[in-house]
Amino acid sequence: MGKPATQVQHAETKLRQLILNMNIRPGERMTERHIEGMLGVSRTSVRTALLHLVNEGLVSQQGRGWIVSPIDLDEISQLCTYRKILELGAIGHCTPAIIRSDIAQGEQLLSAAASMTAYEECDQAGYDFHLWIATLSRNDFVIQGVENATLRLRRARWLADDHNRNEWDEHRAIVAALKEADLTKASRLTEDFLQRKRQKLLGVLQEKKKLLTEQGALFFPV
Amino acid sequence: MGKPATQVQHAETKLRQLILNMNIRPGERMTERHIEGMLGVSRTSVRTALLHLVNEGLVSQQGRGWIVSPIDLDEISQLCTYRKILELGAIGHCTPAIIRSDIAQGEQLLSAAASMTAYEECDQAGYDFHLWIATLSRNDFVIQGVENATLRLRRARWLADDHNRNEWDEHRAIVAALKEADLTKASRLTEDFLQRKRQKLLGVLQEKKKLLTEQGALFFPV
DNA sequence: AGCTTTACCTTGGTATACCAAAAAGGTGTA
DNA sequence: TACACCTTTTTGGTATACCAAGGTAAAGCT
Repeated sequence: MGKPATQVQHAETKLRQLILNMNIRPGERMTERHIEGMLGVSRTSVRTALLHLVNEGLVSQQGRGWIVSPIDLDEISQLCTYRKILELGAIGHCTPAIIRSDIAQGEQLLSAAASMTAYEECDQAGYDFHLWIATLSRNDFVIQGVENATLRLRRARWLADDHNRNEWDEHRAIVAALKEADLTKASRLTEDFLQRKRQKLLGVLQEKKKLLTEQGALFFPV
Repeated sequence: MGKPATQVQHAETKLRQLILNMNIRPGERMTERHIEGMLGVSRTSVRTALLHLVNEGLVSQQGRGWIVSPIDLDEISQLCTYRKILELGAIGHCTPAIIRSDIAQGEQLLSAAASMTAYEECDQAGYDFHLWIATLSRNDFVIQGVENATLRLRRARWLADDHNRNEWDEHRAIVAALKEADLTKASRLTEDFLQRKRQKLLGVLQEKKKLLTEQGALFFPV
């Protein structure tokens, strides 16, 4: 595995893990010195790692002090829209040649997902699929945007216990439409899918909101 | 004016200025210690400022060492596409209520632009207009994306000497279409406009490429 | 001279030291 | 008890010190 070339990267990946696995809860306060002691990395490195995580949206600065970014329903809603715009844009901008060269990889993702069972695996596979769609655009900024949005949504998906094994039928339909070079159909299917997924995600979280809030102060709109 | 609350911000804005004004040329190498001496800010702060500018795309790291991001025609092309996707998405997602509340500001931007003359002013006004469109989405990520794309394109626009005073006629048409709540028309106009602008930008740069490269090593694909 | 080798110096990466501001805690008074 | 005032501690922000890797130039060998 890609071990850390630098101390900053080490601290960064370690912290990202801790945050995504909810070992440090959303909204929780962190101090540079505590992390320094915990990871055995100098405060300088911890600091720049934290700054990186701020760009990724996993960490926020409230006044003086670092907090794990809280789960914000409004932000989630915006992220879903953002991702939808990017993925639809990617589909809309891809050429027959691109589809021809990428379709095999897409089908491979589909078949690989069939045998998935653990949550981690499923989530990763979903991530890969959305990234695959983004890649159709051949646009680094679109890809990075989808990547970042998916990352930011990850904790929320986990909270909502968003397994969705049946979503792969829809994925299959999207790939099929792309294979037939029917971009309109692929766009519509993707839009419907993302719309449904968004509403389900927000719905479940809204429902669990009180419970989750009591349970660990998971929500606050800053 | 908002003077720097912190040394990092000071170094960051100063460096951004120097890069955007081409006082430090694209591709030029920078050392942390040189900047430290130049700005009178400690290397620690300079360093984190540089990291910020890396996320903005104005600075890159090549191996060991910092360089001002070179002007890359392929990157420019991708940025134009990215911006197009976002702005069209913004228009596609805005509601009549949003248009009603924002249209006045849009018209104000148009009338203010009429009396512009200096390049700086025109560029800023164009920036504001695109940002206004992005704001129609009420989506922070879309807005930030357009913001970042516009920033990254700024030096290229300057190199291409992209005054385009007549582009404001097209802007006016877009606002008019929005006012009539004709989103389809507004989308089409915006797409045409951005497409034309992209081709002109790339065309001019392609034409000047040899000249610019000799003149100051402005291009290299890393 | 041409090539290799070695000493030195520059550079980014990291750790530590220092500071001021803000927060926390305690103390005295009304 | 409640509140204001002061002391102490904690915290992020910044500067400096240190290090190892990479590059450069000078010296030495053939």
